[in-house]
Amino acid sequence: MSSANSLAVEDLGSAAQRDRRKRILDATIALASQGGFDAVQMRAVAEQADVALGTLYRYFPSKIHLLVSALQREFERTEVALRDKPIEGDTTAERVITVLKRTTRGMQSDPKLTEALTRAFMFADASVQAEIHQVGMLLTSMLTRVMRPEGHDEVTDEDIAIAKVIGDVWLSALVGWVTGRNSAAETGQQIEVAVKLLLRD
Amino acid sequence: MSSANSLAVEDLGSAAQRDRRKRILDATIALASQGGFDAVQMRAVAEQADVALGTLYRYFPSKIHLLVSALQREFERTEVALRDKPIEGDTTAERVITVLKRTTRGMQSDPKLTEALTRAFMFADASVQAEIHQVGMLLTSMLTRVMRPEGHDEVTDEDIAIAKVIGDVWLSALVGWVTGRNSAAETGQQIEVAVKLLLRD
DNA sequence: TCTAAAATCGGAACACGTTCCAGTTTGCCC
DNA sequence: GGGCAAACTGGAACGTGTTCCGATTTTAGA
Repeated sequence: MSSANSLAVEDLGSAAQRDRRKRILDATIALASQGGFDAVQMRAVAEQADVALGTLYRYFPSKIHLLVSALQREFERTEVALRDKPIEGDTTAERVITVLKRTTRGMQSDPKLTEALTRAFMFADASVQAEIHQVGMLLTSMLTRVMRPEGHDEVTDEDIAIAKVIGDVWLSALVGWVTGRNSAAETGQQIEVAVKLLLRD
Repeated sequence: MSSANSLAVEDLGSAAQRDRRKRILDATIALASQGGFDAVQMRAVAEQADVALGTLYRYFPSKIHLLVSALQREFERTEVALRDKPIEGDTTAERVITVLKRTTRGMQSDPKLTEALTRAFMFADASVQAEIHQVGMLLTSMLTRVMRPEGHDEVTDEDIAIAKVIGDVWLSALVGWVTGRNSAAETGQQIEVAVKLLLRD
């Protein structure tokens, strides 16, 4: 444990290590953004991040871990950016749809990157459980916050259940779009229909 | 076109070709059932099906195509088996939950096979669109039939929308289970909650 | 039955994820 | 500053999906 704070959930190590980790994730995002999942080749990432292949594997034990970690970082950024934006819309359904569509549009503006990250997410097995869980929680909390803005009613179990279902649909829609089975418009439709069904009150 | 019926959607070719195709899919299922996605190795499939590697690729242009085609065959079997079983349950929600849980249980009884097929399904890109679409239609029609048993009301657009959302949740749940993030019980729960939310009338 | 085209075979070859290793550098403690 | 353990480097090596090719077999048509 190199940090003085032994309770920290994430121990990022020395400054040099943090820097390497950042360079690796930056290279990952850059390559993914440019060429998608297939372009994120471990040798290429290592070269672009200026580390040896073995070092890359020391930081991230597989390509999937690497991409899911990148996803996590991006998602945290998105969530923070969204956190202090006012949420327009009167009804719950309207607000949720607005936020989801905005987020989806953001992802669709960088299709290759989205493809790479989504694919990795879908392919991740139990060994990536921690990172995946993190992302799932982030999404659910993002949705419940939109559903029950500050000051309003308590977040109920049903709210959480609904948020999870919406998350599932969003994921399916995203996969459909990423794999070229649905258009962007269809993806938006799919989410909108689900939200309206789930939040009709 | 080797068939006299030029309108046939599927042209399966000569008897020898049908036989090879069947042997390949049988080998795929056997290997998947025994060792999951990773065990379905193209050389192993070719050997077990007693065809050359090049021939395997002539029939199925990639491992993903191969597995999705296997999924399609299995799913058709399941759907036919389900078709003439009486659907117990009074309310729509009950019937849907019963059927989905039964199907899910069936898949969970062969975890490795389910893992292999689900992974392939999630990873499939646009080049497998046809097969994927086929499977999606099968699932949706299965669900709407359960929702609106023969003789009852017409199947509405809303029914179809609901069926699609349920399908999305089912897929997400399945992926969660397959990748070891959810237990079998949680998977059942997840589906039940979604169905109850969507079919509360 | 004969022949040309298509299909199949056996196997080499290539790409990329992953592992491994010997040598070098870095960071830390005395 | 010296010594030691951990981290890093460069690169070889291996497994599996995929491609390719020359030789052989099967199929279909005249």
